[in-house]
Amino acid sequence: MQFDDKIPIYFQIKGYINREIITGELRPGAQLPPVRQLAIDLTVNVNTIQRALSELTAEGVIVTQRGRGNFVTEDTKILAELKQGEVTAQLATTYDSLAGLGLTPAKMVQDLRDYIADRVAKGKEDAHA
Amino acid sequence: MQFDDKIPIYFQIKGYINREIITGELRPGAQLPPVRQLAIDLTVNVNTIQRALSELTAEGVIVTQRGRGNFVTEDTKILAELKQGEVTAQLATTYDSLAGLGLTPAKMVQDLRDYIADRVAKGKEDAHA
Amino acid sequence: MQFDDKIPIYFQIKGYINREIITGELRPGAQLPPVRQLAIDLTVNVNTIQRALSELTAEGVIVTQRGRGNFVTEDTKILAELKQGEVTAQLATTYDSLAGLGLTPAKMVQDLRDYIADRVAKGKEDAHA
Amino acid sequence: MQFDDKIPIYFQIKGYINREIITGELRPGAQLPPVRQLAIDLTVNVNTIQRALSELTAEGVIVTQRGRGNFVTEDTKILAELKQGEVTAQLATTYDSLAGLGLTPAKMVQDLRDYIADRVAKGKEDAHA
DNA sequence: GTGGTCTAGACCACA
DNA sequence: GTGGTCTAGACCACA
Repeated sequence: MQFDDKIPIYFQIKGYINREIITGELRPGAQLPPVRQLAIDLTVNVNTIQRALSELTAEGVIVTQRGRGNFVTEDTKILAELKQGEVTAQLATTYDSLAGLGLTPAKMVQDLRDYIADRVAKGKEDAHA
Repeated sequence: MQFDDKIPIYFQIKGYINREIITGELRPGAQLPPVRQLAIDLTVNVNTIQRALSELTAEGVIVTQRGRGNFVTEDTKILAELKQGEVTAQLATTYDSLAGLGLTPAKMVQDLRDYIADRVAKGKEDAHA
Repeated sequence: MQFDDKIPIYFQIKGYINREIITGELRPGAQLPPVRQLAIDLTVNVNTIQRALSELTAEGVIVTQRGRGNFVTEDTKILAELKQGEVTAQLATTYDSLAGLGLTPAKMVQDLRDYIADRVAKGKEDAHA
Repeated sequence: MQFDDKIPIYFQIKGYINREIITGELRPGAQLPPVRQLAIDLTVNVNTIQRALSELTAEGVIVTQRGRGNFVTEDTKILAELKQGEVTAQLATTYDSLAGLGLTPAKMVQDLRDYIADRVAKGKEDAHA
């Protein structure tokens, strides 16, 4: 994994694990690799992994069973909030960017619709090809 | 200006000038600063500025009048395409990101509407405060 | 400061700072000693102080101004909750203990009243002496 | 049994036996296990058991019948005082703690009432679940 | 085996 | 100056 050296590594690891969970690669209740294994895989120190996991535990996203390992929570409410949080963060970036280009909110929605229509049309062409 | 060292500097300068034009800080027909001045302001080599400008000229975004300087085009069609290109690039990023989170196109539009509604509501509160 | 080696030191430090705040020795907005000074005063490692402070920051009890120091929050709601949390924790211990001795809830309240009456009476005697 | 090494073991054994009596696990008139058995069960020296029992005998809580063994007293007054002593000790701790948090006596009683109300409400929910 | 805590010390970012 | 992050490594607790 590549780390952006302007953002704390533990923070990027949190995001990485969150994405794994949201995209379903780590399913609810699934066991995470041992911290020492994650440290090797991501080539960071065990303490850095621990920091990421301890914050995720505090947020309720993962649950630790001492002596057994770390597991993705099965609390659907937390998992739904996790996903919605990522969606909202992306939309905030989009909104700021488009507002910076001078678009009104109504225009943003319209342009997104148009973009999707184009892309879907193109996707179907590709599929037919 | 800060440059991201993973992307060619001339390319970033193109983006910078494009944004100045799209946001209206450089209006149609406006004269750009002399290349030597731009080089000093952005702390890059004159050749790097020249490369950015030559591509923008090739795209019709700026027009060079030999001996007089560089000017933003007054061709509204080109300017409109320039802006739409930036918008589309942003929407592509947004779409990929949200699709990666498992959202359907319809959900993307709905969530964007909701996000805007929330944000506008919040903005009004702030304005009243 | 004496630490109970059955409870994480960083956790005990959190409690210590919380008590300083609740009892008013650290007032809202007050600056905490630098982390390195706290580490010396409490004879623990700087990282251990950092862990306590980072959790307190996450809880909103203290606010960090990067490069300037750590300060007690001025958010009265958080401070009120902090105090109520300590009170509730003490009452939970009391309840469990008295319930274990076979007291009914009504009896607990009555005995507390009686105890306070006795103690206040005694305090007044002491004051008169 | 776990012993706190900051408090004399015989003293902790006294407390242990007192609690057994107060909670009714050792009823009035009941025979205690032989001292040698207690020594084995608690993994302490027989002399330590003897010291605890001799103090309890001096306090009238247990009665020794030479050649037959040790028995919990049937004197209800002593047993009532024993229990009340434990209750008072707990209330003293509670009072000191809450007074240290700045609560007035009236507030202590009110908060205890509130805490009990909450806890009873929660307990009923749990029972229904 | 698993995770949790702590230390010592380096180096960075902000003011 | 101030706090923040990370590493290397020791040692503990739980199962």
